[in-house]
Amino acid sequence: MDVRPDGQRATLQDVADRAGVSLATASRVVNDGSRKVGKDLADRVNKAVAELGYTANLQARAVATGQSTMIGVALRDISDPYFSSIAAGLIEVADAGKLLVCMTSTVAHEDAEREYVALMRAQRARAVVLVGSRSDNTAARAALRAELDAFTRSGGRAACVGQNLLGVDTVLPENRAGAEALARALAALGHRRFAVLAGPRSLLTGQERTNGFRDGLRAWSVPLDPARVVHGDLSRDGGYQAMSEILAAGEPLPDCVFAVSDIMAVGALARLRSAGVDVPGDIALAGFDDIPTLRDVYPPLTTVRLPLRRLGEIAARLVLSDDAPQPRVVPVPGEVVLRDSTRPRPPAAREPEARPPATQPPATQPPARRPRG
Amino acid sequence: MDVRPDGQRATLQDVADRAGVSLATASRVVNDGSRKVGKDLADRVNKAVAELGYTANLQARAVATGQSTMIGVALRDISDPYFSSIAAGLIEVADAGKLLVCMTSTVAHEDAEREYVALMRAQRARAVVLVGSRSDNTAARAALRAELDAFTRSGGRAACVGQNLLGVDTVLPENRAGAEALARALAALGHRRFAVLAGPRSLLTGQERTNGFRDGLRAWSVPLDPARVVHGDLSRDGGYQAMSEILAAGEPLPDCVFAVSDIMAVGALARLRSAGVDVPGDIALAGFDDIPTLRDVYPPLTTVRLPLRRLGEIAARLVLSDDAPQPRVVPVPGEVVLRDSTRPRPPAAREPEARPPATQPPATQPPARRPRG
DNA sequence: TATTCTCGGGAAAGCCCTTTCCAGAATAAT
DNA sequence: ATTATTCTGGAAAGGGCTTTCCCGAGAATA
Repeated sequence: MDVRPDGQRATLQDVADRAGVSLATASRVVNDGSRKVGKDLADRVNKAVAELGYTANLQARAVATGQSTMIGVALRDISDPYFSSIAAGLIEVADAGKLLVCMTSTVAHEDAEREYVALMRAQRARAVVLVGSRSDNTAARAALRAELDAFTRSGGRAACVGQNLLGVDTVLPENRAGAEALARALAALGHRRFAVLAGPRSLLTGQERTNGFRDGLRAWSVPLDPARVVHGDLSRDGGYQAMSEILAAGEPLPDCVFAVSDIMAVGALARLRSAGVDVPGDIALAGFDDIPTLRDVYPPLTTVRLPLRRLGEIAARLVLSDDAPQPRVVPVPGEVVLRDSTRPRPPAAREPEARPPATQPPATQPPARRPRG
Repeated sequence: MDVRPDGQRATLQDVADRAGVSLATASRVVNDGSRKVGKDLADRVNKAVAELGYTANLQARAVATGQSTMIGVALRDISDPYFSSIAAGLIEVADAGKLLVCMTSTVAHEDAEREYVALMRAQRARAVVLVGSRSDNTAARAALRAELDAFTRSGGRAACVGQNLLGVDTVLPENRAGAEALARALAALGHRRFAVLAGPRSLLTGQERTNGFRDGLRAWSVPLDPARVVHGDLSRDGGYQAMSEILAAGEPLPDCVFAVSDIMAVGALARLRSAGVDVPGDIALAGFDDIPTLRDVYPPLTTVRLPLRRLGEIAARLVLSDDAPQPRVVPVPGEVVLRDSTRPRPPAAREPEARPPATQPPATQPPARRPRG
């Protein structure tokens, strides 16, 4: 194979020469299907291909045909299990469709997503998928929208996982509804004094989850003290730090802490443990996402399960289906999963004014289950 | 922008036409640097570029120049934090070098890696990185080597993270030495009866870690009962399952269980917990990798820390440096991290024949530290 | 037998760029 | 003033592929 004297890669012309056929014929054999080629000539071409170790140059093919097989994926942080799970779903579907997935981590700066879309436009990528919460930086968002617009206008497909703010196909995790259901479930367990570890101030996902949680409490007429909503990085250390602030605020401690992501919840758990506060004995703790890798932390974490792989799969499918040029939105509900980190609060400890919601009976809550004992 | 009547993407010829210059001049302006162009003409070209929203077709450029900016990465399972951490390191370095990272998950079948390398060859990728343990399927390995050979022979660079068996640049996590050091440390803590959750039978990383562990024990003249080495999938469920087998084998339980990966260890921990076996009270448990996401499991897991991000960074740098065409090997040591999951075994419980190694004093062990209190 | 169809093959135009080569102008050196 | 040296710009030849268009030969139809 690859017997060209100059050590260079064999070209289709080499194949054609060696087989004694024209370039056109060689091409037709290699892309078999486009048009028929006589058996004997085809055999000669295949022989030449094998002998030269020829592989078609996909870049050149893409230039010639004007269509690419690349799909670009930008996510905030590939090492975060939330994103890597979504990426896994995306890759699976894309691989099945014989597409090439290009990936970047946009941790760096706000503009990274826009730059990546521009790069994908230059690469003539078939599609681009943006994964992760939007921020409330509207200027950056406008720039991103413009870039996505240019991308789609030149024939590319675009989708995002997160908020529906970019004018493209969107997979929409129901952060607000999930957090609301969680709040109701926690209130139903008897918890009354809550704190929220809310993620970065500018990130919409954190805002949605916080607001949804507040709404859920409101249904039970349980207030959420704004002073007990502390912001922090959406990471283990962010959760640790935010929990520290709650502890530093002094007595009385909340009954229950809601961290807007499991990762933060784990950081909070570590902080509580180091302070000698027992979970769930002294304080209940809940997260969001149901990160698979964290299903075995102790105590098992109450959370809102999102089908992360599916988010990626859906996004990939949206972007690969060639129908429906107009932006579609696919909401994906979360499911409250009650585990041991939020045991029912013993009635003795409850405050007198606790009462179930009047307007909306608890029966409207999404089903809550306790998997894995 | 993009004002071409047919809605198609603007081409460099369009730019040249609109600016009233030749294609060559337009090209020179766009790739500024190759050759000087008069100020006025350059301005006209830039104006046309802006008006048309022109973006160079990178595929065509790659065909013309014969060099690509793509680097392919194949890893077993992107949703596994071990791999996603490595991927993060890779992406960071590649992004800094303005390279496009294409990624795939090769969970599916043994041949997936080979196919991906072939695909990268077809794409004329600049480099390819294979991340993950080799298996002992030598036939598949030979095929993979042949494909890598074809890839490098046609000018691509290749590297792998794992075993040095592919004849390409290799980042070599010191599985054996790490496991050996871990075994010594555990023996020094007083443990004598060990079990190993060894991962899939065919995966070399699991084999190396198991063998290294056995060696370490041998230094303390502690035997490892082959019946207590059970194989299982390199996953949470695999660890759970394997631990079940150990428990099913009946009394006496081992003092200490070594799972060849943290993920398996967590599964084992869940199994022990559900059986009412206390860790570390009744049994000690250790893992390998020191997955960041699992640093906060309870009890904190003794493990061998690998600098996962760095593995990816090193691999990326190997593949991007243009010197040294011959395959290089970069060994990366692990560091034993003793945490609470393996408390010292109380002397009362120790068996009489316990004794420190005669030939190699424990002082030769790598430094063991307990971070995070 | 004459006429129309396939059918298999090649020449060549195209895809969108880069880069070499060449020509003319402007500047420098003698 | 003449030659030699830059500079600038354009024409055109690539790069490696697909695909249209055309042509001759054999098959099918009348």
